[in-house]
Amino acid sequence: MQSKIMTKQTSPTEPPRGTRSAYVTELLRDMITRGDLESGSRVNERVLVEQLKISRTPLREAFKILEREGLISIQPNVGATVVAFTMDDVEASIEVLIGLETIGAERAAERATQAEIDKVAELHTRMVAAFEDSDLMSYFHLNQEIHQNIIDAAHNPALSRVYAAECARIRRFRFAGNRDRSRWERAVREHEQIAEAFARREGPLLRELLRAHHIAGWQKARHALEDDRGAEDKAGPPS
Amino acid sequence: MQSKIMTKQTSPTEPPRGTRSAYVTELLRDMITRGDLESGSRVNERVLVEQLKISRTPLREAFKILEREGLISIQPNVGATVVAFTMDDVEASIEVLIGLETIGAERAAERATQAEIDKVAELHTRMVAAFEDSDLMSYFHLNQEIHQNIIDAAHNPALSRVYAAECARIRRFRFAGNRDRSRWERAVREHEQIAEAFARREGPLLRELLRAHHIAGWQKARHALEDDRGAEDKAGPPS
DNA sequence: TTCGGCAATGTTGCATGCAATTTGCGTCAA
DNA sequence: TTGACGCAAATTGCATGCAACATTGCCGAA
Repeated sequence: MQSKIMTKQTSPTEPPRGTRSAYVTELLRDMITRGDLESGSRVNERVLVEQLKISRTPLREAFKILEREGLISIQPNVGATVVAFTMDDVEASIEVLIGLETIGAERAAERATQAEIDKVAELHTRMVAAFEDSDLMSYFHLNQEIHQNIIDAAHNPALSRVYAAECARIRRFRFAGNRDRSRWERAVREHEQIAEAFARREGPLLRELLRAHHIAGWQKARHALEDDRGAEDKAGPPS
Repeated sequence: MQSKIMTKQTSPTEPPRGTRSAYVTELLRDMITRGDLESGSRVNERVLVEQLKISRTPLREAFKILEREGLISIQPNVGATVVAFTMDDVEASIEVLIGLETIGAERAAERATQAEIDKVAELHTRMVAAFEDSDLMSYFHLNQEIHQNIIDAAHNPALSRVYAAECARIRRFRFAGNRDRSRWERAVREHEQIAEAFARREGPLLRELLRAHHIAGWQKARHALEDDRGAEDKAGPPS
């Protein structure tokens, strides 16, 4: 348990920069995304206070934030639990993300600055490099960054905000998409087209490419996750 | 100031049902929506603690929640301010709402149960009654409820959640839309069509009606708000 | 007069203690 | 054996005190 947290820390002696509250919020978010805190499991204040070496006040503030983000659920006088997503919940979120990108893509094609287009092109180049290095972690982050950058190019702060929040909610379920090489290769090709359509400001095309990309990606991820879940059920008894 | 809060309370002796934290969150949200806390103004903890008769802990938790909702902004070690929206910010939010309803409308037309359709029809009837009574407040709430109910009929929890959150953010700017009677009448007619399209499950039509409805409503509201803002600037010196 | 530094005041961030509520367990009766 | 009841332990909700930080106003030097 302790070791899992230690692996997260960038330096052995953790420097809680900023407020404790913001620090612990981010830490918990990562712990949930990484699976250190399991879906559906209770989150005990005392345990976390001891692990993270902070007092209950900032921790409880973090709980409230994460509850609003949809990552945990708080029952008054009972406690917090990590929200357990069904596959349908994730699919619902992806449907929302697709909808948001649908608005975003057309606006971005209209309103993006050249600098923003160049930025996405650069991220894409780096992402391809990560792919060729088989660096899944870097690939994943660059992938997310590309999508967010396209959305941001729509110059709609509300859109950027909502999109980022919804991405964060389901981040933990999106690693599974590119586990087999063939899907991964296809995803890279799709991104190639996406980057080109964005560079050419072809809004409707960009929109449809993004939609297709998400649907294909999710289909793979869903199957992978369902296999995982099946394997888990066989491996350990349900608690 | 005190009096404004008193008008909000449903009973003279406030019964903070549930946790203090949830109670004060809702109270602050209402205070912001109603304009009791002005856009851009600092929000002092001590003042609110004395007004609301609660301690700083639940108040600060409420701040964190409202910050995540996008209603206030917290600068560490400085304090909280009510987020000041520009007209462009509101327009950006509405663009997002339109996008969300675009997804929602088609899904709702496919997936709605008869009970959900009946519910919207009933709300619509009540809304028309409120219109005929010139009960702007009831009208406004029923209006919101209709839109949310249509979205909910899409049976997509993520969508319902995001939509509700985004509505709450800009609620305070949407009163202004139906102030002149002609626009109000037109809005009711538009809602008539919307309710019919929903009842007939005509997804694409519903989608376009909703889009047109929002755009027309916002155009009016924007002008009304700009007039207000102009009047304010003349009335009082900018602080 | 204006600008920089400094003290005084006010405000926020956090830790901790206490009260209220829930949960777990043991006992007893049916 | 099962179910209900009641007490104890654990856990959460909240209030409050203290420390850290920011802001304001004042004073002196240029």
